[in-house]
Amino acid sequence: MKTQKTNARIDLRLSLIDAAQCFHWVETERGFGAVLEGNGIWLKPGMEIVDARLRRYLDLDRDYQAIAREYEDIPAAQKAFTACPGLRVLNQPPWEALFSFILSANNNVVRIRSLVYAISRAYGAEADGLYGIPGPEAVAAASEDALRALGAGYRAPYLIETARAVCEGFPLESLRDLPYEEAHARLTSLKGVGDKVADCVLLFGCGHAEAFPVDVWVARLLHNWFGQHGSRRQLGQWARQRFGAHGGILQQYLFHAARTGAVTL
DNA sequence: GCCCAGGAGATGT
DNA sequence: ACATCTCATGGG
Repeated sequence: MKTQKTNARIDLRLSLIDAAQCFHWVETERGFGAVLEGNGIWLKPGMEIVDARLRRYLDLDRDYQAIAREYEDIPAAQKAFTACPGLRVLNQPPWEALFSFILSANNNVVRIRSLVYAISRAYGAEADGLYGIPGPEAVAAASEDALRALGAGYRAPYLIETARAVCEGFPLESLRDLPYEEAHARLTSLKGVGDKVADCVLLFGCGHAEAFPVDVWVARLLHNWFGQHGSRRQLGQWARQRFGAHGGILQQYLFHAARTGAVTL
């Protein structure tokens, strides 16, 4: 059956937990859980996924083999695609990606995850034993001291100020319809959003597959595997030029392959 | 104690 | 446009 074959192509733990595209999914004996559009969702490996919105969230209807073929002349890319079967680049709500990656700045994955959980438990809506990421209204109404007390640190005022901008009409939902450069420029006008966070929001939350986030790992692998050097901004410009419309998807495979040591730096 | 973590803002040049 | 410093916080 067609759907079963398609479902076999996602690795839930890899895509929802280990890849660090999002920080709010949990894994328990019930499976992989998160709140999606107000509803608690529990997924188990191998289960048939027919809901159109969920299929889109999990990017199940994109042909990843075709994307791997676009980069068949790049040995490191082929190794990364081979090393990470079932890795999919999520299509998250833009606010959730923005919320998560503002908190990710100069932070580590374990702390980001516990921080997203703490703020969600305090300000988000509960559904089926899970806490959703609070909406911009709830975050805008929070106090800086309260978010600091939950561990947000110096990111607390950034998160609040950006939440207020979204409440006051920042066109978050229309970023996917803008050209990459313009959408990126809009995002970096927000507090707590630099080049890297903007690219994560565009890639994971706005359908901009050409966005190529450059963090410490990606800067390192661009140097070691592609002979590139320079500032993060220069590396990002080179990568977008070199890798094109699906560079961000390639980036996720390279990032995860480097971070796990599946492909040695 | 130091260094790092999926960086960004402010400042000075 | 580029370099440097500071910003919370927990873990190695």
